[in-house]
Amino acid sequence: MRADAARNREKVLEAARELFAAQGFEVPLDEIAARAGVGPGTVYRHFPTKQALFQAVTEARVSAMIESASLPAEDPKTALFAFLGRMAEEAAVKRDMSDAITVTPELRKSLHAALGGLLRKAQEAGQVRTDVTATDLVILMKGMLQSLHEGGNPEVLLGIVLAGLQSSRKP
Amino acid sequence: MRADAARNREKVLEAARELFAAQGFEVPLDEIAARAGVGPGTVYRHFPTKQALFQAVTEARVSAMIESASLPAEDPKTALFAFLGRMAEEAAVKRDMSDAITVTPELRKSLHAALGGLLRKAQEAGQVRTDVTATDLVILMKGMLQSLHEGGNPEVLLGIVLAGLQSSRKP
DNA sequence: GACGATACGGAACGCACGCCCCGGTTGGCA
DNA sequence: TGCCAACCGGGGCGTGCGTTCCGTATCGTC
Repeated sequence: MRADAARNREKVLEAARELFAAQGFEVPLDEIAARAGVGPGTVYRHFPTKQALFQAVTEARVSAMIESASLPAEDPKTALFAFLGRMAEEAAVKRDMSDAITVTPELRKSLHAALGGLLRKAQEAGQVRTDVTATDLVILMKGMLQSLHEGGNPEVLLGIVLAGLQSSRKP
Repeated sequence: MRADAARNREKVLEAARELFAAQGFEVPLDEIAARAGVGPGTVYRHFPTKQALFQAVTEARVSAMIESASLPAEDPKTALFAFLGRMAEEAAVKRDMSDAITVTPELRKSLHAALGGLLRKAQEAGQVRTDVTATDLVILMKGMLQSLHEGGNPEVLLGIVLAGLQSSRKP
């Protein structure tokens, strides 16, 4: 690969990181190109589609977070809650976190699997209500993460969800 | 107003009701026109903008729901929870419910006020955690209502939120 | 230093959508 | 029944966006 090509690829990735984080997947690709100081054509020389660029930006970060699901914890509930906390923390600052769940199907599956594992153990330990499925949790978290971008207090919103998860029965 | 005009207006409203409920605000206006069996121009003869049509369709329904906030209940918590339950019930079937919060600012304000009143009373009665604001609740509910359209189990999701609201402290 | 391959930039295309305009049509009153 | 105003339909305009194309510039090699 030519030197300038590598440099431009990096500039595009850098611009995409900033803008996807700030505005989510919705940001126009031309804006990313402008910020990187290149033309839209150059972006497409390095990434076949806007989705591919988005994936290149988010994949590593999200995968790392998913792997953190297997970190040791004192009990299943703590493990699950810590993971959800990390998700909220990330999403509160970077807007692309919640979009990643929607845009990349495989990524959603990985998250589903990771959350499912944590959830099941917490439920078997009797620490989390048993009527929740992994699908429910992924969907609920996605909704909550989006709420964080509209001015909701992260601690309060997450606090409500976590507290709700460990209730055994409805009011 | 001419007879055929009134008839068309009603056909447009009917089509809009169905399509907004099924697909939300995002549905193209031309699709509504097609379903009503008229041209797009006819829609604009009766409603100055797409938003106005949306408002005409949702306003009454949402206002009625907001007024139901002052229904009598045995205690503040029950009143609040019943209201949230009605919101979830409606949103689970009609996709325009959650969009209405976003699209029409005045409507969001009304909802904010109604929820704020119910919330404050429940908090003063010590039945709901006090760190939640009305803004938090509107935002959280919007996120949750959207989650309902993605396959989340309505009872479970609402159950988590309600349970979370009445917890006094975090885990 | 010249040449070929590689990469660049931005103009242009296709598409979707909200919204407007106008020639033709229809309804209701005299 | 005839006439005019009201109304209709759909083609068209402007815009924004993802994507592609191509003439030009640049890199790296011989």
